[in-house]
Amino acid sequence: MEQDNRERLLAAATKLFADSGFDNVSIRAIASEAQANSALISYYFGSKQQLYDAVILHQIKTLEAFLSEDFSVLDPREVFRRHAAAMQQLHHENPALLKFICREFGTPSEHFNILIKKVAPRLYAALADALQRGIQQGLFRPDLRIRPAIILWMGMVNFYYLSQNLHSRVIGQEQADEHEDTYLQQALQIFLQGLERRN
Amino acid sequence: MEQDNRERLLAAATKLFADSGFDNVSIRAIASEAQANSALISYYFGSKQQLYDAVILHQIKTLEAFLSEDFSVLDPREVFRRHAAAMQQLHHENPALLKFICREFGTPSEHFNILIKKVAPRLYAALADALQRGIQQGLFRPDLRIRPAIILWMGMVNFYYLSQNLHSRVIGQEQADEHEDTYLQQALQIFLQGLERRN
DNA sequence: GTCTATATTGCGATAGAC
DNA sequence: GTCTATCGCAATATAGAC
Repeated sequence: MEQDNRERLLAAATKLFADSGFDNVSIRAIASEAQANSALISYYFGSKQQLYDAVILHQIKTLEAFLSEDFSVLDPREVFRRHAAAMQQLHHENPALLKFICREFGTPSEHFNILIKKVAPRLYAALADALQRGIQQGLFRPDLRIRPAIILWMGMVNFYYLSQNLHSRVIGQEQADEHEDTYLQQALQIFLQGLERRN
Repeated sequence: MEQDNRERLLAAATKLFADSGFDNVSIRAIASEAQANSALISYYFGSKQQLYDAVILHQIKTLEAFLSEDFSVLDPREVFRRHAAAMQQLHHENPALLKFICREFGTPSEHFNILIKKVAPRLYAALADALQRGIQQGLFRPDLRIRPAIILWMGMVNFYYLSQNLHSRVIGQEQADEHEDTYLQQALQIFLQGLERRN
């Protein structure tokens, strides 16, 4: 085969690891999915574990690209609107990402730690800055606790995607009119109205 | 050993499965943790898989106990306050539960499906009823979409626990003043104020 | 770079003594 | 009910031909 065996192995591993986790995927299954030989995994990546690491590192880059924006000049409410839109685009373009994050919640790998330490503090700082400016400008309630508010917001934005597999099982068939847009739009409405300073 | 080898195996399995998932735990490790012989797992439960099923079924009972309450007579806002309090107590008494739920988000097992189908629709119905009554009573905004609002609320309540392992890694050291109570109290404030009908 | 064939390891399950 | 010993299997990793 051609040289892009490496890329096809990485893509196949991303798909299979996302769906079934590290342990439920054999290197033979990955090679089969990539239509390559399983020995090439050792050849290109060293081991199955190092292949997984390569997958995680590739996800980091995708996530980082969404955090290069400078939020500090925007209206505080606009920061959350932009963040919601960015998350929507991110999940849409990269459906595997949240499956990895979700799985790593339970059993964090060393390389997931790298992801967390590189990416999350920047996002946290941007959102904390927006909240603080909003309080100073009299937009948000002055008794707001920054850290809980950010975790809350992350929960609102991410839980929808995190639990997507469950919706139909829990609630029954999808309803055509209640989709991603409705969800995120209402998340913004409720969160921003909930933050507002009262009279 | 005594007859309670069975119980000790179940407890050990719960702990180890919660921490590391099904595949990363060997029956030998479980037996070692329980200070029992690994052959007793087959004897009492039939197989490793059936032991896992027994663990999941045991978690269901804990969850079901929190849903026997009749919410239909309460003030709609009070329903969410009670639900938040119940979740807090549930997670506190049973820290392993969310680890299972989180892991099953990614790769749902057959027995997790049973849990979902038994428990979740009741909770969903109770919350949907509260929202609908709140709209009828003029408390909540009339344009509220029920299903997105419930997913939103579940995200606010659960994400804190779901992501607890990550907080210190993401944000730095714990701050003593920002704890569970602060978080849930603010979740309720923001959510309920966000639902309110304007003017 | 790619393949086949195999060395090695660790697991789940069970047979059978006590 | 509990133990030891072991069978059979599947998976990773690698040696070596091409």
